[in-house]
Amino acid sequence: MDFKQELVILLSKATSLHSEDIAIMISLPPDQKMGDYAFPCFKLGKNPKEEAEKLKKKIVLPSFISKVDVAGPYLNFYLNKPEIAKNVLETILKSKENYGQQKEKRKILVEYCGPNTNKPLHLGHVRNMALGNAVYNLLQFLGNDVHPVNIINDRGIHICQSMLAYQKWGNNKKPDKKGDHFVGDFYVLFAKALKENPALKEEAQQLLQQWENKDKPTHELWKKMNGWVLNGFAETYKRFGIAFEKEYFESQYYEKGKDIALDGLKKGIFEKDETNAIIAKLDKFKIEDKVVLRGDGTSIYITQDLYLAEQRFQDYRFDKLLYVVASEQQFHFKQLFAILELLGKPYAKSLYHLSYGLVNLPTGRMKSREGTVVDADDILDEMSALAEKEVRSRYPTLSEKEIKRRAEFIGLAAIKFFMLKVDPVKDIVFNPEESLSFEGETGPYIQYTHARACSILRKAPKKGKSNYLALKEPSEQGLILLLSRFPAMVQEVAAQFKIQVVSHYLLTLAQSFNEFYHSCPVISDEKELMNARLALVDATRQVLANGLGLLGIHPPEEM
RNA sequence: GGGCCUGUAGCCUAGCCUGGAUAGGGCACCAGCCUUCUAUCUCCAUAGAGAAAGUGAGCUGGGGGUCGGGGGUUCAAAUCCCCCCAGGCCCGCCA
Repeated sequence: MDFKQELVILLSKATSLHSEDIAIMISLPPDQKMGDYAFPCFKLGKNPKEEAEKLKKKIVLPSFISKVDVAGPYLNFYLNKPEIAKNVLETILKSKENYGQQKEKRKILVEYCGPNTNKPLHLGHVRNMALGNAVYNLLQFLGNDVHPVNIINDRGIHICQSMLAYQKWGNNKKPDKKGDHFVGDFYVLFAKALKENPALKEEAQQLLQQWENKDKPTHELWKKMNGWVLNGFAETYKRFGIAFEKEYFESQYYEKGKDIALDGLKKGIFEKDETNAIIAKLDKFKIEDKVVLRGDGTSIYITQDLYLAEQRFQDYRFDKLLYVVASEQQFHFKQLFAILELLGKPYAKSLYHLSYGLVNLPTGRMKSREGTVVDADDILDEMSALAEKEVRSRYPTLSEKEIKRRAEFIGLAAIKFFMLKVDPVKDIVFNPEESLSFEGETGPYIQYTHARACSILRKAPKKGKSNYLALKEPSEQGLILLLSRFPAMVQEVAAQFKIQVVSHYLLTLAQSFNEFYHSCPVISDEKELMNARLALVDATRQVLANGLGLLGIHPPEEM
């Protein structure tokens, strides 16, 4: 039962306000002692205190509310805790992993990651993958038909640069390390050599020309090296716990957007300028015009994106397409969406750029030319190694395999949670000391809380009747209330992809549970109280697991 | 020059959409709890066992705040509007 919604219905009957407005007005009192929901009465009349008194008299209390208090201009509602305890806990234990799920039915495409095949994934991709995967999980949890897709930037001058370096200094050798790192080394090598020998730039340009002319040896080298890189990426995806249903390769359609540009020109939607380039006029959208096809007939970045949007629509007939791409490209997407709207594409309004801020280092922005880029794999290794040290010192007798297994899921939780606890729009600084911590507001803290709950349940499984009326402690009631709010929280997040709200909810829930853990002994001789508390532990465990699931974090039974 | 975004204690962050009661958290710092180890005690006798549940990645308390600055709207502003300041990203017929 959604208590807030019930309260809205109650208040809409007692006042002349619209139920949507009431829903927004209802808030949480600053202190638990002041009730569970508050209704400000300022809008009811000139004297809100009097209005509150009047309203109080008008309301007939339903069974889930035990008391209504006037506190100045506020009307505070106290939930009937024993009544809701049974309702909430039984609902959770019955719904299990479905608790909080909704019944949306949209078909949604989520595009994320978008790597280049000339070097390994870096810290920015880690944020992207964490966010993309979380959004994917969230939308699916809401009941949608969600398809995760990737875009592989597998052609272009940067790719040819690694290829050129390999041709020159690779001695035709095979990778002696993870393929993406192996190829990435040649990219770095190229950048270094370029400083000594500026002519290399031209050579790489020629190689790109050969590639575009479908020169056979060049294509073979390209295929071989891309294969190595993609194998490397696949390993990282697997480790990170993500998978794509479909991968779109730039090389396969980078020339195909031309028809869209020409067609737009024919229909008079686009214009030609004096250099013969095709231009989309965007003053209607109050943004700068955009070239969609060069004067020489070759396509540019946005040309292929036009094609790709169309292709995706043909492939999926989606109701919504999310592009999880860094904030640097905000302007690009603005133009892209505007152009598609000009073209009258029915799906133009269904496109959404889920933008996220950059991941910087304490020393500033990561720059591949200066070699300050932090590789995704390295950071995963580092997190895992730190966690391993911790696990080993706590449980030295565990098998080597088990230590590694735990270290891995703890390390992953730490890095993912670090990326997901802040608002995506904000740039973040990856400060190793703080980011690698396992204490405080971290993924491992939440995992630990989950493991603790599991541990109690192992020790004393619930048997027989529960007396929910016995759950009288403030820490118990606070916990129950929090659990009851999970579905509403999920719904709120979904509207604007505010993933950080899930993270903060989980922190609050974990904190609330740990408080309960310290103040209430669960295992006792009072069987019916014990069973009620065990139900509370189990319900908390379930909600923690459901929430962690949204973030793509493993909820461990032991750690 | 223009567009978009951000600015909340020493540091990091929630809240801003949808204005409401003392601005939530975390890190660090201080004071505790508790855990581990040591010590100690009890049982037992030459070697052990125990000292109260459920994993201390935990819990409790404390100090620390011009919500970037100024103006406006309002009974009420961190939240809405305007101006300014600082920082970031973007403004290629690059991707």
